[in-house]
Amino acid sequence: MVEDSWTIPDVAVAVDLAVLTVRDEALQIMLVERGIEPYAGMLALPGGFLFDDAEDIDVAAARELSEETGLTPAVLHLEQLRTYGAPGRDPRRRVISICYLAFVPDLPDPVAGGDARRAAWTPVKKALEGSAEVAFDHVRIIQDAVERARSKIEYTTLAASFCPAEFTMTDLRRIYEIIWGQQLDPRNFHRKITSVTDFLVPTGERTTRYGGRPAALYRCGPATLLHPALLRAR
Amino acid sequence: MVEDSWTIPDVAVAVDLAVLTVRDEALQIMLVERGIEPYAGMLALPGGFLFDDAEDIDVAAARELSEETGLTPAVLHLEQLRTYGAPGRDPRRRVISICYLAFVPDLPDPVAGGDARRAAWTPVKKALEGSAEVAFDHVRIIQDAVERARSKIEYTTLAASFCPAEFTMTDLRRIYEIIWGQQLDPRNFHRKITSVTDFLVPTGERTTRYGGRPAALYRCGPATLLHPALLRAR
DNA sequence: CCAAAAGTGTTCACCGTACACCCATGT
DNA sequence: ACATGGGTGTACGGTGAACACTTTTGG
Repeated sequence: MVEDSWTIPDVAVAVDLAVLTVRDEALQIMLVERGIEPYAGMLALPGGFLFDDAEDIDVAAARELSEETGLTPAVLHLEQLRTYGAPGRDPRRRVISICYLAFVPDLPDPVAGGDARRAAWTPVKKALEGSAEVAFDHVRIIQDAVERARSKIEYTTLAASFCPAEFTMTDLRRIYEIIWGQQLDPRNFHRKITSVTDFLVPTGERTTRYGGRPAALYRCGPATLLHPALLRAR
Repeated sequence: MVEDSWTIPDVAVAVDLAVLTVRDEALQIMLVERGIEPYAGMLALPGGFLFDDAEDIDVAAARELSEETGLTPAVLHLEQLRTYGAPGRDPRRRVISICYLAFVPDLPDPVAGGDARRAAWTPVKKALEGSAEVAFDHVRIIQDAVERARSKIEYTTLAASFCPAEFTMTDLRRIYEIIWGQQLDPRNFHRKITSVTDFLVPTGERTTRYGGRPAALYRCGPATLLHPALLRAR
């Protein structure tokens, strides 16, 4: 860190969120419709400029997430993704955007923001293939978020943060299949997951919602890392 | 991104570097001695406030790296590490620091900075164990940098960026051993590395600098990812 | 009874580890 | 000759992929 503070230009710092969920058999991302120029009417990541001069950026991200989802941030997974600072990414002025990645379960309600803005789920496929109009450099950010999610669930238990409190082995497998875009063998998947100590804790309950033999229900255990890792085919 | 630009507080944006090298059988990090308060006389990561209003943050980091090392940034590995923005991390004012991680070979000369500041190599062990006085929250940043380096060389060819242009298999193995802090079997290491296509290209030359049978010299090939990964023991 | 989903057991190929062994140099 | 480091061959144990097979429900 250098001492020439006299050269500091006028830079705005924003905290943006890439909130992912699995919904309707697809990986979806939370986007808000912009009300004003630039990019009015287009979709953008939820977020805002750094609010309080004494607020930690991690805390600011958690607050935003809570506002947008209506959920308490404690239970949700939130991690810093990357910072984007290309000049011209916002046509109004220089904006440095610190982006966070969050995984949330399929929420019962599509969520109305804490303030009046509308937040809605958009399939990642639509956002990336251009059939949804995405503002700023947010397509690039969504790409990075998805890639991070894909690799993160390989070696952590975070796939379970896309599931409700109780879920079946098949629920969890579907999460993997949807995020990775590939089929997994249900039998080998079952064995691999149960071999990870403290990942899934059986509740004793069973459900028969998919027809066929009833499946055991699980809750998340204390494990956070997958040993051994569950690798996707490349 | 939200529209209420009227709440933007006065925030300074810094770009800092965690430059790692392997030198004297140890992982070392480039630190500069601070000339002024706060933390005058203590060591800190090289870096500076965002210089040019039209300069990309990635470019700013590359420029800093070039200034500090005297090397052209093109050949060096440089990636964004994380952004640190806790309030109070700089006692003077709110500073958001975007940190970059660089891997450089053991430079012939300990490097005098582009401007007059002195940059020097400090063993990471000293910086982390407190026998070197490190300013701000930079100990935490160094921890993150080292952990990133340790895991990065597991699945990429980046360990070679710590080596000079031509190197032996043993040179490369020493890099791994020093960064991971564990011994590796030279014979299995040799076979694993040579089995990765396009990683190492033999120059045809041999060296006998360590005594014993002369070792083949290699250059880096075009490969960037290790398939299969080279995992450290845990 | 049959379909469908859950869950178990078994086979087989491959990969990492450990280590015996041979090669090529300096002294 | 022998010490030193470079490099190859091989045996063995563990893991992942594939898949046959059994279990438990609904229709």
